[in-house]
Amino acid sequence: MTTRPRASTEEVYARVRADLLGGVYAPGERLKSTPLCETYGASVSVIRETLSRLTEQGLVESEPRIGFRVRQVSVDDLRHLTSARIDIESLALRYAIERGDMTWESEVVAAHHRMERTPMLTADAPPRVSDEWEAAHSGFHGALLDGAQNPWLLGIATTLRDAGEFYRRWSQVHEPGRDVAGEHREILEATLARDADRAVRALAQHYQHTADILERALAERDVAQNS
Amino acid sequence: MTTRPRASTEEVYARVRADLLGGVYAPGERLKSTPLCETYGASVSVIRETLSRLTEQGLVESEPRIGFRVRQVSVDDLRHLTSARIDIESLALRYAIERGDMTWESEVVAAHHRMERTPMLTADAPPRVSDEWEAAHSGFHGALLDGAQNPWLLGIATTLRDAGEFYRRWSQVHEPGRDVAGEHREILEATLARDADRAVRALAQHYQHTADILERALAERDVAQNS
DNA sequence: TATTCAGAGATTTTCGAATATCTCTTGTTT
DNA sequence: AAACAAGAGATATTCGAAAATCTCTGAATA
Repeated sequence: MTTRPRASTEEVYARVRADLLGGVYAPGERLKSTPLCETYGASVSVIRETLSRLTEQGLVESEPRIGFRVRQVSVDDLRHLTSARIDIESLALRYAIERGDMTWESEVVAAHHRMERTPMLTADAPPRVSDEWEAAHSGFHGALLDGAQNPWLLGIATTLRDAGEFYRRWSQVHEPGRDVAGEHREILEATLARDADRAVRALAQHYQHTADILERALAERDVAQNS
Repeated sequence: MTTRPRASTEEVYARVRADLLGGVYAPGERLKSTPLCETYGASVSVIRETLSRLTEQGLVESEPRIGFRVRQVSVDDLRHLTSARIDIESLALRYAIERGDMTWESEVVAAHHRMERTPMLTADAPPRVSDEWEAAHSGFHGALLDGAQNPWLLGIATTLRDAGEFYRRWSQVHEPGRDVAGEHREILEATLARDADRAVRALAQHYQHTADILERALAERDVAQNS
């Protein structure tokens, strides 16, 4: 959100994407070019190109001649997304476990360690999930799949992860009783043991659990909005 | 490749994409803005936005400050693509068979019929695979998956199909002995019988068969180029 | 001879103004 | 009162020129 003069498309793209994933813009919110130009210190063509690319990724929606808006969220969409994500990440994880070398293993362990050592919640009241932890979390799941070595599969997984992160960030929910660290540890152990079935089961449960919580939050919000 | 004045981004995008899939541009070929502006009768910003979007889809590659070029092809990439495609389309086909309704069934049958009734080869010498058949073929495979009803999955499948079509179009190979129609019929029958395992097996074999042929053509071309 | 450097030309990238389109308000007609 | 039409303002879209950057050539230097 910092305002700087002169910015290349690549940079603006990265910043808008980060802001989108960081929950700066609400789902469905219109993304008008003029304000965005000022915010990111770029001209209309740069903003337009950025939004085009993000549309292709599904983070932004475009109605030609009307404008761009942040992707809408809905329970249905979340279900579809979760299903696709579990299916595809499971595939990738299986390949990774089958083919991943030692470098990959080390990266996974390192990413896990980084996540464990990053405090999940901020000191704010009410506490929010910290940006650092979100990044480390994303990094861990990315590292898990990297062993699959199929750029197509990894690209797809990244797109889906981004969309998922958007849901997660937007509904800053936190389930007190949940043992997230334990879930991650289980995935890590099964992966290192090269036990694909167990790892995939743990991964699927992890995502499904998150999705269930998000779905509940989403339903509540819908009820609140309609009243 | 038709030259018309005044074109909206959406239209230019569709035309460039079609030309890319239609084999008008060679893999690795540079896509310079000035010639493209003239070809499509649009200004540089429109072209740029189009290429950006296609880059996001993997049909075009971009090196910032250097330019855009048509996606490179390689045996390795083809293998990755084929693997991802088989895995993901299999998933989608299973969902479609599980959940598809009668409308879906009818669409599948209709698309198959359309493909069967379209002549595969042109009257040229040497005969080429006709554009109409390619479109019908793509339509059939698309119809198969549509029953899955998961927009995320379908979007991904489309992206991968586009990339595959690019390979297919570019290396206009035709295996005389191959019974493509039979392969399609097998997929269709298994699908209508709601026999997921059999349908998925047939689909995977179909794609693998195509990929093997393409790979051979690609390897030959590489040898020819390096001499 | 190999390497470096300068500069011309080609190309990409960015910009902001000009144009086209949409949206909402207000007034008119039925 | 309802439906429609006109117009003002907001906004998206397109354009082509200006600026930044890259690439290639050929001469100067070690």
